[in-house]
Amino acid sequence: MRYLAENGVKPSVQRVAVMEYLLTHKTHPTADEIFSALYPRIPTLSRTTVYNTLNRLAEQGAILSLDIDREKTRYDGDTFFHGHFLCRRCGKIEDIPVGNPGYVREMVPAGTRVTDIQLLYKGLCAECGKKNDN
Amino acid sequence: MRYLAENGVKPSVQRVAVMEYLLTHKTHPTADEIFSALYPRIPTLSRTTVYNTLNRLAEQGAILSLDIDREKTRYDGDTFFHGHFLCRRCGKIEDIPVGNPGYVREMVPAGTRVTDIQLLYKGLCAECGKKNDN
DNA sequence: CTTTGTGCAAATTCTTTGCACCAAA
DNA sequence: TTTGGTGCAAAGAATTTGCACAAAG
Repeated sequence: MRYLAENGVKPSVQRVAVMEYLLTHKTHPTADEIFSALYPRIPTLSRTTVYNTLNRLAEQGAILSLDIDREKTRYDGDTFFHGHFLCRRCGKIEDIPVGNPGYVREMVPAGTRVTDIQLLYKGLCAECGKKNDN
Repeated sequence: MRYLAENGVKPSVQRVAVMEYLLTHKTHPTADEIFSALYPRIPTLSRTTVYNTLNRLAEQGAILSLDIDREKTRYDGDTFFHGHFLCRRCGKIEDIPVGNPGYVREMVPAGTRVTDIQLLYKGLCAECGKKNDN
């Protein structure tokens, strides 16, 4: 798979499957969700390998590791800069387009090397906002 | 303490101490750091109470709960909107001023209620960037 | 009295680590 | 044969929860 080789990660059945999953599912899945989705097709797969792979891919910049959900890391195969909204009620994550990503880099102190920028929003999504069942 | 009452949190020795700590320490401390700092002065203090208090204060908007550090939640007594930079090497968090916070609210979908926005930067701080000891 | 806060101990849960086995070059 | 990947089981660690006791009004 070229996506992997391009990012200095040697392909393997497991790694390709994880990367492929992230490229085809825009749901910002957790490591466990990815594991559960792939396990039926790759019955020998282990959570450890999924974690290893995700860490590796994120280090190489092939995917994004999102900190928006305190409980578990979410992953995103789309590395183009954009924001994320987390609904506190249903847990859904939505992409938030960002007009001009440039503003965001201007304010860091000289000498600082930035490798990762995240723009996070939390609150209630439109659907959950209408519901009244506290 | 007025900061607490203003935010609908009944004052208590423990709560005042936590809030006070956050207002006087701009280090974005963890729950455990706050606990360890206050414990000598309040020997009956428990971690549970610190966690309870921090959750309460954050819910009420009296303090910020930061997701920048995956391992543990950091807290900030300064609720004025600003970004945060985390050095991956030394772990320090620096405040990043933000020119125009407005841009940030413009892109959320209609109907979405946003209660929390975080602008996170990660990388190497100026000092750590110079060091060569891998 | 009744409601709310505190604190101990135990539980929960995501993620990492140690180690043995397997695969590829 | 040497290097790196995989996977199981166990460890690690931040945070939450259940529950009993204390405090406040």
